[in-house]
Amino acid sequence: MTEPVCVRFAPSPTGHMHIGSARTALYDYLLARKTGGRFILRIEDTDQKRLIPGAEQEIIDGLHWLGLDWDEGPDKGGPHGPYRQSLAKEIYLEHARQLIANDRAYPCFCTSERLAALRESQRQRKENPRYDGTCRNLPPSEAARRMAAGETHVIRFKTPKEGSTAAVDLLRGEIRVENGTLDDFILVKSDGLALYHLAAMVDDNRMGVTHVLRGAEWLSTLPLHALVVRAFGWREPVWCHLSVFLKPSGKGKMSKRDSAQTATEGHSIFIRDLREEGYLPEAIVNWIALMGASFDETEDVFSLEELVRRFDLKHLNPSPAAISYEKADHFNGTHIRLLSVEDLTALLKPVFEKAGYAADGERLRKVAAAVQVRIVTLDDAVAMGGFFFHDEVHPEAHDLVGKGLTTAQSADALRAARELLAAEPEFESAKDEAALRALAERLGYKPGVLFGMMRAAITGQTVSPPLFASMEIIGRKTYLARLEAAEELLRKMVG
RNA sequence: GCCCCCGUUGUCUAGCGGCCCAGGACGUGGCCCUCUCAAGGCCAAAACACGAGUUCGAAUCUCGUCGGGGGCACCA
Repeated sequence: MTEPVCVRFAPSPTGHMHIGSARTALYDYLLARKTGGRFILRIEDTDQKRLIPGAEQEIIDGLHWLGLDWDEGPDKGGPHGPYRQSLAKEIYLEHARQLIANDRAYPCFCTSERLAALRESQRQRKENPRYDGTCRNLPPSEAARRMAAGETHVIRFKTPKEGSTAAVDLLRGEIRVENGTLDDFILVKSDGLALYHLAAMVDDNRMGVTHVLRGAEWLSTLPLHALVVRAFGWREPVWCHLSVFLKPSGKGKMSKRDSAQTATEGHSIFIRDLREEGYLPEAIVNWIALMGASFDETEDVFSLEELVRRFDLKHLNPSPAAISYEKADHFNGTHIRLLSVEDLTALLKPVFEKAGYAADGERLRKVAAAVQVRIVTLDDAVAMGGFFFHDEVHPEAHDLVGKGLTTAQSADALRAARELLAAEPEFESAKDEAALRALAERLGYKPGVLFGMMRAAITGQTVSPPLFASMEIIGRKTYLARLEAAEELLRKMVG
């Protein structure tokens, strides 16, 4: 059995929570629960300019919706606070000072204008944009004097110029880079707030994080982070970089802009949209868990509990994965079918209400059962079963005309069916289906042709739950009325 | 441009030197079931990027090539 780990999910509240970060959080959760370890939620809000109001709450809501919970976080406290980086400014500053004292970092007084100009000229000379080291070798006394004088400055890491740095990624093995290609990256901004490179390392250490799960876009900065951790003399966490999610086309990383486009095309990468569209949290969990991983040779439908049982970082795949909405739909349909009718009924109630239908208990239960195997999202239930709650239905005239029949013949058939049903008490499919089939035969039509006309008349749709089950649900009075209305419509057309 | 990573069917993947003329799933096509649509069942097409090695033997190891992706901010 594995040792208990400590993991953290550390999103920055700068936008909607998407499936990429949801998957990172999921894996954090699975690893923590699997090993009996700790799962921390930490908000990385050091970039005050990019903050979006409400984003933090959306993250918390999204995680809860997915069924994930954590042991420590800004909302529930814990022994390692603060869990919001904007509140830990002093802590980072102290660590930065410590690095300066040890000659592993230095204050840099260059203005961002100068740096921008520097980058520009480097680009024109086709050189790699990099800090030129102007302040790197300032005499310590001068640096201290200028800092004390309150001169605006950032703090940079003193990256070694010789040799190479290697760090181990769990999924890929050793990642090694020449130190000469590394920059003297900034640790603390001129406003005194730390950047990710410092803040995350400090927090991971003070929170006792043993395993860092993060997106593969961090892979190229891994050596930097290893250097920072080592400069402090801390033990390194296990680094595990998760594969990036690619657009469905497989061309390029899923970005905010693309997501806006896919949203207009009916699919979104944002958790709250998926929720709004009628996706089940267990389906989304199942879907994202399997993007870039596999937990069984032949099975692929798993509950959260089952995922906890099976989870192992060894099952993760390092290569980029194109997201597939077809698969999301498949999992959603599968999980809807896995629901008990009671649970589906409860889930469908607000969906019908949102569509303007007052869906009552027993009737809704029957509708849920009728609709269960033929919806992909909860919202589909409205299109499939809305007619159960309408007062009237408005079928297309041409759908009321049986295949190969004239309008008059169709009206006659509808009347015959209505009269047959009117002679009976409440509809019983076992008995009345046979009668209707006999009627079709007597009329010389295939049963399906008659049923098709009746379906259009009663449901107003060409696609619906089974006709007879629908009739039982909707009731004698209603189906007789709709049959009659349909017949009238056809008579009017005949003239 | 520089640095890093990845490379099994259209897509997500299993595979970690012989069990593989490559398994599962989505999607696609066909059949069955059937009052429509689904669901379900059965079947089919579909892949080891390429080239050199290493080895008795390679999808599995090495190198190169070619593809793809990521990163190069006082963002995370």
